[in-house]
Amino acid sequence: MKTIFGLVDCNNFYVSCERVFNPKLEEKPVIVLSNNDGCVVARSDEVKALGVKMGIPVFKCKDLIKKHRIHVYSSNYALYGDMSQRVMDTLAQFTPDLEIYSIDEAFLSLSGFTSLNLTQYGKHIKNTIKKWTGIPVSIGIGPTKTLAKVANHIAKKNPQFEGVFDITEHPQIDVLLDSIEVADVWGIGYQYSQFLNQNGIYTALQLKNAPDKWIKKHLTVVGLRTVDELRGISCIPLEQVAPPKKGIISSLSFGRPVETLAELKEAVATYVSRAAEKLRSQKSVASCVHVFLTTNRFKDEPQYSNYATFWLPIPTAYTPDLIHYAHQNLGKMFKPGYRYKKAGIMLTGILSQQQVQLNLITPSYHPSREKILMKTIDQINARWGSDTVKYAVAGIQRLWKMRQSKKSPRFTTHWKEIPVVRTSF
DNA sequence: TCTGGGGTCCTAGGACCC
DNA sequence: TCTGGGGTCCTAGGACCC
Repeated sequence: MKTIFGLVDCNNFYVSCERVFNPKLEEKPVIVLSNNDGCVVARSDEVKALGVKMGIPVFKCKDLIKKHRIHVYSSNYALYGDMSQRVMDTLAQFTPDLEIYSIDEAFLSLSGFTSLNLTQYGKHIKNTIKKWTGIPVSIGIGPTKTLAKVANHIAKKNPQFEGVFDITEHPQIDVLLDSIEVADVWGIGYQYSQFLNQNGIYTALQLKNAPDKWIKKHLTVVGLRTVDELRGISCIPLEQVAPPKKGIISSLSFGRPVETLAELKEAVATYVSRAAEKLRSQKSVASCVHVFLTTNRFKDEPQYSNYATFWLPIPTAYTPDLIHYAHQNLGKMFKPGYRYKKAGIMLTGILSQQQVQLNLITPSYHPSREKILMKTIDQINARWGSDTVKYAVAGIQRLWKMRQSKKSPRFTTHWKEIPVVRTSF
């Protein structure tokens, strides 16, 4: 059976989420900012047309924001996560063969639907998602994931396709590939595109026709896979079940410079709690804790950054132990006299709880009283909202917390913030 | 004043072993 | 004057993705 992939990609996802609950934003320029209100991470089409680039710091486009009255929002992950879930649930109605690739993208297998007109079917999917969730999507269809990505790109750039493009229906795929810049190919980032340009390769077609040996030498086997996928040879399969994470990172920039060890300890304890929660949700334990901290590299002031790694005596998912070791590491690295901008932790050496070898001398996390305690806390926090139960060492005031000055309400996940349609009759 | 956060995979090189 | 070679494991760094 011929494999056919569909790639469903939400248009300007974060902006679209804001628009669902605030229709006045339709056809207006809108941007959504990263954590700490730092960079532009989502732009409406109107903003893209103004030339605001993805990822630029917001202070660099202050004038444009003012001049064009761009609506600015802080990231509202509670809202985006919930809207993403709704989109994915809708998609799951159409096929069981679904890979949730990111918060706003999913690959699906259309191999079983080849008797249908796939473009028509894609439009049906697209319209249903719009109707059920309010989110506009584009759909690309192709014989490999990379070509489905290309098709999606074409669907987005050319309004005449109404958001759905099936590359296999095009008689001359090479003509299409010749119109795609090599930097727009999935898997070709900034460094590789610079390198390829220097070597006379500017389009997806030229990349497709590059010699295998040369590609493998300079872009590794990963690059070669991309090239084969452009040729129509499917090398990247659909991954329906997300593999457990091999590393869990939790880090955030501070809302203001932090100078005391006490505050850094609060932040680190907060990050560890979050990471450990994720760790437990995939039924894993970690063997290794890394802690890092750094000053603001953009500032002209004394710089210091460092990290430390600690192997745990036994792999665990018990937050108090993880916090203890993280704090020990932090204490070793901390140097007074610096203005710290960011700290974070990473859990690695991740094993499944079952898989951990039972050690006859030291007690293991699974099963244990600690595990039951963690489970109870996780359940309370899942039901009543995160941080309902938290660790005192994680701080109460949390003055270092990030800024989010322009956040929209959590319309769909918090009772107090649900939109009110009518207050009286 | 203000520059995100969380992941994956691959390769090269060093340590160590037989 | 001679100073092997191959395999494995680990880590750091660099590329990519959203």
